[in-house]
Amino acid sequence: MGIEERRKREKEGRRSAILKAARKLFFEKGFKSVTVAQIAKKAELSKGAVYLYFSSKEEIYSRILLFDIEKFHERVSRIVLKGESASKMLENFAQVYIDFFLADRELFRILMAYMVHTDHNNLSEEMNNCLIRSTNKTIDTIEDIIRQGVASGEFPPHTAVRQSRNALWGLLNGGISLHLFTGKEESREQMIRSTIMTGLDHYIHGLKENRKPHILNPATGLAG
Amino acid sequence: MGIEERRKREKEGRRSAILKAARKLFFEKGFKSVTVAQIAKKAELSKGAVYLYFSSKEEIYSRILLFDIEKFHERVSRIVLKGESASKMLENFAQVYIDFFLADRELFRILMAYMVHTDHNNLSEEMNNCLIRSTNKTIDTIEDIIRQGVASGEFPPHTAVRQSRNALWGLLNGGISLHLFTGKEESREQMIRSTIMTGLDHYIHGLKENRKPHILNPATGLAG
DNA sequence: GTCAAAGAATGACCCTCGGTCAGGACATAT
DNA sequence: ATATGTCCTGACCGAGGGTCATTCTTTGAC
Repeated sequence: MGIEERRKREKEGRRSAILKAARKLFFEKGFKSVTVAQIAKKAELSKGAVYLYFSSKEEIYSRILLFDIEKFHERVSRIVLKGESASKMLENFAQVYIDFFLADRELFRILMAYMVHTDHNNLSEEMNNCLIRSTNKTIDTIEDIIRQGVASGEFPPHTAVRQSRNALWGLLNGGISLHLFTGKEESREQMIRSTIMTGLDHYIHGLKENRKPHILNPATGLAG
Repeated sequence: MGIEERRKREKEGRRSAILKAARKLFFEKGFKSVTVAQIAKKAELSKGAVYLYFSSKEEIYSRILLFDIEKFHERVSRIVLKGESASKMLENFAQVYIDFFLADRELFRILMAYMVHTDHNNLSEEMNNCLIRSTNKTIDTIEDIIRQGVASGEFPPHTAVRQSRNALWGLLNGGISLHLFTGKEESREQMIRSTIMTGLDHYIHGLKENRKPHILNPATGLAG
């Protein structure tokens, strides 16, 4: 019976080799610039073999992203929920978020690009849904924390959970994406951290102060 | 002398025809799915002719985006600066931003994708810079408004202009990008508007309340 | 009207690259 | 030794971006 197991191990090994090679190349040169032949060569396989393990170039890419997102969620769930208050948890969450993506700008850029992209022609419905669901976990976590805050009385009972969640998510992502468009210098990192944490602080302060969400006049689209 | 001018006009006409055809196709099917042959056909030209007017498929795309960004800035500068206070101007700005991009989700998605993308292989340095500069105008506008607020005493003198600018930009973009990942229903639009306007309100409130920006401890990365 | 020069447009062609598949190499089983 | 898998290979295909020799059109001098 050892033979079959060895085979399985070897197969898994090849799979990993492909992913490892692909990851390096993708993060170095971007999706489009990397050819499957290059991936194959780096993994010491033929092009055909790559297609024994993955059904398309895009699938390889997606698997890598999925892996990283999961890694992120794992880290979040380990750290975030130790806060003694909802505010503290949000702060922790932001901290983890920032740490994670500042450590790997490229990953954030890629995830963002992926989410925003429309051309997922070669990706199975299932794989696509998987990625979407995984991405949404981030948003759901924020929502959970806010809900806890409302439940514990830290945030007012009429808090607009969805809206707050959305705004905070925007704050986080916006802050980090800004990092992409400015220089790479170390000093920027402090700026980004500070931007997001200040924004968060302002927002939470607003929440606690019981400021009602804007209700917009549907006719004019203006607050009123 | 009329001949040369007529030629110029005709050339300009062809150019426009290509852009118009390309715009329709790109927004319908996405960058990758559209072929240059399709653009040529729709513009009633041969493929070769398209390359007389543009140097690459990517350049066509970029021209279209550039045009739209400029249109956006025009609208912003016309409306935003009529606010009687910095807060009001920020609100106006957000309103224009939301209107513009909710009216054309696809445009926002495309711009975002473009900014985040790394594979601009076929684009001239100059064209790329042009797009970056144009995109940055949005951020600069926010900064201007905040500066005015500080100058007029509406915001406290030690306001961290860059940070606030970044956070607000993040809030705006994050809010709208969220819209991309949720459904298309009308009702969502109100949600997005409300999310952003509330976030803005909270943030401005925080600003006015004189809350100092977080200074982060470089060692721990935590506020302190 | 004729014709040469300039300008504009064409589409056959080239090349790269994602993806396929007939066939080979090697291990295992009998 | 032979049969049966399993795994891998690389020549091949088709799609699509980009090129360029050729052809068509316009123009203005004679």
